[in-house]
Amino acid sequence: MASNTKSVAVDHETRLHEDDHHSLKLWLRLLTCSSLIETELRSALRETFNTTLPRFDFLAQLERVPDGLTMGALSKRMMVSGGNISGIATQLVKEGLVDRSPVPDNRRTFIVKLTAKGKRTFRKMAQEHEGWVIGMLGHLESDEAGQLMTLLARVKRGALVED
Amino acid sequence: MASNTKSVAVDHETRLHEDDHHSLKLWLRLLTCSSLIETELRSALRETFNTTLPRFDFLAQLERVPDGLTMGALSKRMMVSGGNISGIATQLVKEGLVDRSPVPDNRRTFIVKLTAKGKRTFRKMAQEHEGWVIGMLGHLESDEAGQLMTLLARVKRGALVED
DNA sequence: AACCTATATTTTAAGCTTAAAATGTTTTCC
DNA sequence: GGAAAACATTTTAAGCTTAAAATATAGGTT
Repeated sequence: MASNTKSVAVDHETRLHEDDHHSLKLWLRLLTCSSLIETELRSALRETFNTTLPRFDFLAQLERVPDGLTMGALSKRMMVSGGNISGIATQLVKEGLVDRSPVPDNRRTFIVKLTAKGKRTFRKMAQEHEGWVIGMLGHLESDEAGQLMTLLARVKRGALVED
Repeated sequence: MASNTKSVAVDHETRLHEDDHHSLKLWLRLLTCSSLIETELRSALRETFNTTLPRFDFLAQLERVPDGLTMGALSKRMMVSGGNISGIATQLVKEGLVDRSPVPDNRRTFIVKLTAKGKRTFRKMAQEHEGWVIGMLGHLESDEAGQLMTLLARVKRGALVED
């Protein structure tokens, strides 16, 4: 008799013991949700636009800031290392989606902004992207979504102060 | 006048427009929470035990299954690719924390399980790990944590069916 | 000016992750 | 029994990610 023949949910939470702390359960469920959505978005972006999540995120951060952002600001917003931003920027510049130029008053800093092509490209991707997200989260009732936003805001604050 | 001099929360959500859909906001907040916790755990594991999150997760999945798991089952539970599991297993076997052995009745499959050393090592790490998680999520009231678990269960179901 | 410290970014090395191809095994079906 | 399909795992190549080192610039102190 083979195991795992039924379509049971199989994920991070399977590692829990009966008496594990609630915080641990919460974290693993959070991780499962996040992983599910992230994996789906990643594969949809690749199949539909032949791009990656970090590249999409990079463009998304830039899209609403017409004057552009410094590498450092982007690094903070995207919550990834500076070296990472450097590499992605180099790619996107090569693809003509992003412009990286020095600023006159500080020769250390660079400002990246979307090119016209970058704006066009991103807008197409963003529309599909939002559809995918709604497909996964849109089933929540409005009040459920509101509660979840509030609770996650508390999680966010709590996780931030512990650093 | 420099920007970002105040300690404002800077994260994924900064990319939102005023009129973006609630689902998008929800997804970005979920991602922010998950990233914050993951980054903290990753760095704590590295500093304290010189190990990584995937290696810890691998051991955690095995710890509660004394008979071990096949590579494929582990891949599903950890929600990562089979090739990934292969690589991590190879490392952990080399470090003596995990045993990977063939099963008699099916020469394709391998079963991995913790060695005695693996069990000892994991238990030490798990205790610290739980402390870190509680440090980030333990500030939630019991009823808040319960609501969050329920809502995330709905998210999980909704994200699963859309595949 | 010389020195020290802080800042901004890039480079490097190592490890993680994935999709796809490769390998070997088992099952299905004719 | 034999061909074809499905399965379990490993390998490979490419890209992502990080921490730490390197590079270069700026600001502050004496």
